[in-house]
Amino acid sequence: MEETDQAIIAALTVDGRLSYTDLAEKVGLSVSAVHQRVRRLEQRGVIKGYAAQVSFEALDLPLTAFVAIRPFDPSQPDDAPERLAHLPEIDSCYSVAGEDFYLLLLRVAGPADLERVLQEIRTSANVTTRTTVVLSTPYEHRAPKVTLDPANQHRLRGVSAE
Amino acid sequence: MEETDQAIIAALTVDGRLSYTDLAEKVGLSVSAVHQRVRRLEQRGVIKGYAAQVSFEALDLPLTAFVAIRPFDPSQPDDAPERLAHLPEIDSCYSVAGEDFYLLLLRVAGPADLERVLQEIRTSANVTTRTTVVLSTPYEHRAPKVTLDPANQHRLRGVSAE
DNA sequence: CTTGAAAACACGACTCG
DNA sequence: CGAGTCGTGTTTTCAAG
Repeated sequence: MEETDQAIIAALTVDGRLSYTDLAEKVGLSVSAVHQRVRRLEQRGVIKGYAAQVSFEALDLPLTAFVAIRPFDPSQPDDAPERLAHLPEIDSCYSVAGEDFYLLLLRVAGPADLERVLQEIRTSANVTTRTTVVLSTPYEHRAPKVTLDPANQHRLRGVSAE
Repeated sequence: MEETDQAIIAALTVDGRLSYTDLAEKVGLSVSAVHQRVRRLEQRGVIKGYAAQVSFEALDLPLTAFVAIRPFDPSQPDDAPERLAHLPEIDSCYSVAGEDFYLLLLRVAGPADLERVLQEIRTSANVTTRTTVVLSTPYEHRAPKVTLDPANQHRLRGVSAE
């Protein structure tokens, strides 16, 4: 039961375009049964969606950088994420514990583009920045260890998504 | 031309399971024309693949953390990424400029799990760790600004993927 | 969860600018 | 050479058991 859902999720994280036919064969179930389970996983929010994985190099965004930010004036309201959301170069924004307030992940075209985006970040959110340039990426976005334990089912009770 | 490919990529990064019929309608082209373009984008490596986006909370991995590592003994060969690859809790590994050697992105079940993984990282790669816990994630993995400029086409010449 | 059947889709061959 | 049409095999999707 649980094990089948795990197998489905594991397969779809590797290849999100698998047909239900192939998926059924992979997990040893009928096509409709698999279809039902996938729909339930989607509705419960376990599967949030499907996305094409694009090469950032091909998109002319070969430079990745982490930018730690903290407010220039900590007494003012902290709405940095909203203020920065309009910058398409920001891939992710994490609120973090530690010395910094947020950690941003940037994808830019090169050093000049990085400089421009950093200036926009500083002026848009009134923050100071500390940048860490990524030299290479040994691996990224690996498939997680899939474990749908019963305890987790409780947490999802009544939570609807989609 | 270029613009159509950009529209295709933008659409597929948002919904990777779009049918060619829907995709054709979205970009204003015939079905087979879109089909051809998608296949070319896949073969050129612009589209690297498709993946289901899974909720880490639903997978019982609600805690995200960044771990900066540097070797305990910098004179020894640096093969940390390979030594750490067996840990499924490591989502990504970035080689970075700056004080640290690598930046890891972890997805774990909770503080106890984090402690265990940190110990495994230290012993597996003989490194010291500096951990930044993520408190919340305002946004993550946003769709990049898509621009397939001609200059980029040259870089892809002769590069085959898939 | 399975079966089965209808609609939609994928994907090649073919034709037209 | 890229775009559109056609036709067949596959896949999706729903209803019933």
